This record gives sequence, C-alpha cells and structure tokens, in this order.
Amino acid sequence: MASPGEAPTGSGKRRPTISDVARAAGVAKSAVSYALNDKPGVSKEKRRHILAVAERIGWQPSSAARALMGTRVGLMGLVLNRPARLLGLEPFYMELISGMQEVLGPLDIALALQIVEAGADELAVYRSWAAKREVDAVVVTDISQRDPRLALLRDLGLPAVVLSPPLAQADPTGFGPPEQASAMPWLWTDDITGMRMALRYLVALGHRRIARVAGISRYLHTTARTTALRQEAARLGLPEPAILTTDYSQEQGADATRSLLIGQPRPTAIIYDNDVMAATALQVARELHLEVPRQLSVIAWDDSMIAHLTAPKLTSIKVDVHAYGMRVASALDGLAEGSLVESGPFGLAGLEVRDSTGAAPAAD
Amino acid sequence: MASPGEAPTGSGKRRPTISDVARAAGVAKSAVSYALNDKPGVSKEKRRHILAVAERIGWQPSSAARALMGTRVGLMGLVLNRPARLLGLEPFYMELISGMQEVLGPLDIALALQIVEAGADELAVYRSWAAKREVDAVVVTDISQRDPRLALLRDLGLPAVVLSPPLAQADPTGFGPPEQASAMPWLWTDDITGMRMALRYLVALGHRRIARVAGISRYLHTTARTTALRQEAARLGLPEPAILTTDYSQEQGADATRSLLIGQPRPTAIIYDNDVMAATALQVARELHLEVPRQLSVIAWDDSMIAHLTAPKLTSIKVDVHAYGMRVASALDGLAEGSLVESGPFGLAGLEVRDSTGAAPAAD
DNA sequence: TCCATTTACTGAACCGGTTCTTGACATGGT
DNA sequence: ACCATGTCAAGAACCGGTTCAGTAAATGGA
Repeated sequence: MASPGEAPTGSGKRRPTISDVARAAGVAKSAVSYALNDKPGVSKEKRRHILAVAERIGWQPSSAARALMGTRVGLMGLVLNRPARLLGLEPFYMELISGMQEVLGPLDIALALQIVEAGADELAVYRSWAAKREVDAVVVTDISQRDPRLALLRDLGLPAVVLSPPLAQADPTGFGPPEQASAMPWLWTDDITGMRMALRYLVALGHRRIARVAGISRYLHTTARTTALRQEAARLGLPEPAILTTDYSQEQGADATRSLLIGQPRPTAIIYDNDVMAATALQVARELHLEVPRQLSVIAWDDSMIAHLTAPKLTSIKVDVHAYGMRVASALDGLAEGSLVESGPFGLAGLEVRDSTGAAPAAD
Repeated sequence: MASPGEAPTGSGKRRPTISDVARAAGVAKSAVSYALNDKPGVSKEKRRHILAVAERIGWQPSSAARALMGTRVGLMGLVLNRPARLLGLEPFYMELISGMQEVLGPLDIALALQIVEAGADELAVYRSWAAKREVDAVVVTDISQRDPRLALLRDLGLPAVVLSPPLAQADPTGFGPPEQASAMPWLWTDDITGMRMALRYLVALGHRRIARVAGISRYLHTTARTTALRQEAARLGLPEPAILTTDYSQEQGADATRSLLIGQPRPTAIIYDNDVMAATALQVARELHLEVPRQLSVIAWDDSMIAHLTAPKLTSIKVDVHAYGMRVASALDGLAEGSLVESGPFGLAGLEVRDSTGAAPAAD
C-alpha cells in the first residue's frame, strides 16, 4: 500500500522527498535536483534512471521549498476593487477568470483572488504579496490617471499585467505603456474600433442624436471610449453627443437613462458601457412608454449572456473576454518566467446586432 | 530566465529576516521566533522589545518558510467544475466568493480559484494541492451521490467544507454529514423551506398544476429540492408535479419550458432552479403568446440581480449567498486552525415577490 | 543553606529543495 | 608520458523560519 521500506510514520504516508529519491536511486540529492530540473551536471543515463525512480516512488515537488529558494510559486494574483454587489452581476470578471484558467490550469498555476472594498486595502494586499513572495505576478484593472498602484508595483518589483488602454496624450507620471517589452506590459481591448462600428451602424440607420451612458469616468478605458465617441461623431458630422457617467450600477444607469429621455432634444439612440445598464434602460423606456427599437435604439457593451435575456434582445459591442483572459494569462506566465512582455491591443471588436436597434424615428 | 535586473531590483532592500531581527535586538533567532509566535520561552520584556524591533525594521513573515514547517499557508482552494460559459452568467459563485472574501480578506487569506473542464481534472488538482501543501483547506460544491471527491479528500487528509445538503436516506458510502463536528463539515442552504414557501404561495394564488425546471439531477441539492417539492405537493393535495431536468443553461431551460407549455395539461406555474432559466422562460412564454403573470406564473431561484433585469421582474426564492459565503469562510478558517466544524443548514430562505407571479387563470 | 525544579535563553538541527565548491576520472593535444 | 581541459558526481552550505536539546540563572521548598 505505502511505498516499500519506509519507516511507518503513524498513518504511514509521508510523502517522498528528493532525499528519498536520491537514496532509492543511489545518488546524491544534488544529482536528483539537476536531473529533475533538466540542468547540466548529470549524465543522460543517470538522468533517465533518476527520473524513473522519482516517478516510481511518486515524488512531487514541494512548492514551499521551491518558493524558499526564490523560484516560481505557481500562483498569480488578481485583486478586484469593485463593490461585491456589482461583481456578482457583471459577467466580465468571471469570463476573464475562466479564460485565464484555460491557460493557467494546464500549467498548474492557480489564481489568487482577493476582493477589497477600498483602494488602500488593495495597496496593502500588493505589499503583503510582494513581501511574502506569495504570487509570481499580478493583474491590475481599472486604471486611472496617476494610478498609485502602478508606482507601488514598480517599487515593489512585483511583475504586473495592466489591463487598460494607454493614455493617448503624453503621460506625466511616466507609467504609460512602454514602447518595448517590459515587466509591466499593458493589454487592452480594442474599444475604439467597437465604438466606431456602433456609431457608424447607428448613423447608417438614420440616427443623429446619439448619447452615451458611461462607466466610472476616472478609468482610462472610459476616457478612451469617450474620446473615440467624440472623434467619430465629429468625423461623421453629428452634433456633440451627450455623455453621462455612472458607477455601472443599475440604479445610476436608470437615472442617467431617465434624464436623457426626458431631456430636450431627446436622443434616438443610447450606447451603454455595459450590459447591465442597457438592460435596465429597456425597463426605463417601457416606464416612459417609449418603444424599443421603434422610438429608441439601445446598444450594450460586453455582449455577455445578459444581452440574450432581455426583451428585446440587446444589440451589443462584442468583446471576446474569454480569449482576452487567455492572452492575459500568457502574459503573466511570461512575466513569471522572467521574460519581458509586449504591450498592445487585443483582438478585434465586433458588433452583435439583435433587436434593440432599428431605424431612427421618422419624425427625426 | 535570469531577470535582467537582479541588482537594480534590489536597490539595496533585501527584506529583513528573523536573523536580522535577532541581530538588531541582540538575541538568538529562536527567541525571536518564540516572541513572534506568542510562545513561552521568552520573558515579557524581551518579548516586547523583540516585537518592537521587528516592527521597526519592517519584518514580515515568509509564507514559504512557514509552509516548509507545515504550518498554515494562508490560501484556501475552490475548484469549479461547471463549464466556463455557465459560470460567466451565474452570479452565484461571484457572490459566494465575495462573501468568503469578506471574512478571509481581513485574515490575510487568499482564495485559490481553479476552473476545470472535467471531473478527473478536479481530482488531479486536489491531489496536487495536497501533495504540495499549497492550500490549507478546500470548498467542494455540487456533490452527487457517491461523489469520488469526498473519498479522495478524506484519503488525502485535505480539510474540506462540503457545500451540499445531506442525503436524507442512510448513505451507503459513509460520507454523509457526520452528526458531530468534523474535519469535513457539510453546509447547506435551506432549500426545503424555500421550496415550501414558493409552493404555498402559488397555492394561495389558486394554482394547482405546478411544474419545476430543475438543474443537474445527480447533484444532491437538486434531489433535495425535488423531494421537498414532491412532499409538499402531496401534503397540499396537488397533482404530481412535472419535473424536467436541465444543465442550468438558457438553451435547456428554454427547451424544458417549451415542452411544459405545449403539453397537456399545461401548468399554470413553473418553478426554476436558477434565475437564468426563469429569465429565458419569459421569452419562451412571449414566443408562445402566453402572458406572464396572467396566464403563467414564474418563480426563479437565487434572486440575483438578473431577477431585476427582466420584464416582468421575477419573483424569486431568495438566498443570502453573500452571508453564506461568509459562513463558509469561517468554517474554512476553523478547519485550517485544526479545529473541527459543525455541519448544519444555513440561514433562512425567503420569497421575494415581484411581478412574474399572479392569480391562477380563471379557466383553471 | 542546599538541592530540586522551573524559567529564560542559546546553539544547532531540521524542513525540502537549489546551487556552489570540490574532487575524481576520462579525454586529448603535444 | 605529462599536463590542460572538461564532464560527472558528491558534499556542504544555504534559503527563513520552527523546534529540540542543553545550559545557566532564578526560584522555591524544607
């Protein structure tokens, strides 16, 4: 049952160490270490023999001992700073995580997830992780201008993947995405293209008064979308679009929608920064006796399954979050390996047309 | 592999070890260890002095070194075996995790999340975690009869919290929840009460032909709900309720709903095992020109925010998943501490009445 | 006052790996 | 035949803690 010839340690199963392997193979500990790590210093035959013995007696590495030597830990960190209430609803993070796991799982790397309520807590988590060498690298999201987390991570020397579009303008803090590969690469989804497609589609349907309900305005990705909207609207000769900011919640989404719909002139189409607010918008429209899409067109962002659950189903700007997560995971693994990783945009945005968009009202 | 900046990364700041503390305080390493761990062997004054010095020079424990000695690691494991596609949509897990974090965060414990595609992979993850002592304890969900994971975890000696109602009947495998506190406690939500409340509410509204669209039938919590429904229906003198099983997805939820609604006799109310399928059901009803709630009442389960996004809004059996997660986290911490934890049901179910339920059609 | 017991503290071993140093041996060039 | 070179392997130190054995001092009891 247990391995042969081992001292009976209580219920028996002390797990084998490299010393056990060395003894069983008749070599020194160091030889075993070299063999297992594919390093020079051992002849081919001995290497093969040692590996066979290790396999036979069921040796597995101790991550604790490895971490003690400063090598990889097999854990990536992700801190989420949004309120738990919102996280429960937004499928984005779950899909991102599942994409990451598709890459990390086979590599035998786990994801350490920490949800915090305040920005200061997040900084504390990074400090602790860095001090204890508990993770190999981290993911940082929802970047704002002069984000203190980036400075901290740089000081701590903790490798990080930054999920955010770069600032278009020169970045005074010096933390903008570097041109070359770095230990803190920036990865972002192509929101500019997504916004352009949505806008052109609406214009093709005859819309001209187009509004936007945005997320938290200090985040760079919100800024990027706003800039894209303004520029494209100007290019298409549209009036300046109204833009309201929210915290991504249903409540603020509903408020923003109401104030847009009772204002003058009323927009004929609204683009939302996530699915949740767009879904809520359908309810507000109903409450105001506006028919979607006959009198109002609604476009959502993310294209999670929520877009399928509403009536009418939501036209959405689509992002392949799962694939994005896979890309992020590869970047993390690269960083943990000590390599530098290229910054850059990810994938292609698409527009998933469903039932919440239609021709602009004739009166317009 | 060698990161280019070994020297620049340091910039002099090697983080302090207990040897540094010992030197600075003028005592032996062992004295420092005793002082920091609140163990006997040091006088009060020296203890205070050592703690002060440690604080001053900024000492932090190395989890690697601690783990090497077999003490706690500060990491709890959660393996999710549902397809990523479904996880993205179901808010349940995100809310559970955020509840867990509310307890674990302040204790400086992270959550290792692993998403797998197959049951065998899940077993492999447990094996690896146990072998490498990578986590202190794990959470196991979606328990089926004779679940192989429970036997494995017991054999590995990995403490686990089991999220499932117990089998009512005697459990031939011997893995049913123990009477006393144990190293593998079972925690479950009070689904029986929830089901009873929903049923009585519908009966009070005049419904008699009540159907159910269930989740995956091999899970014990599905069985528990089914049993509760059957028993309560019998007690209330209702005809045997139709029960269809699904994989929780929109597709199968829609199929099940269709087959119920085109069957004879058609049910006047349907209870769903999650929000997602109930939301989809509203679309199917619309497609069949059935008005909700005039001709069909719909009850969802979980009461996530999806219930608010639909039109009409969904009446739901409510579970405080966040609080449940907190309870689970406490149990995990107890197990990691080496204590035994009591099994038992959690909290009270409630019925959140909204717009998807109404009086049974008069024709009935 | 003297011996027994407790207490405070130190030094060293240990956990399970990695890596540096050293030495034995084989090989090759001249 | 001789020394320079290279390969393979063993031994020991080390990572940052915990813990055990041992010693010196303090305390207590009679």
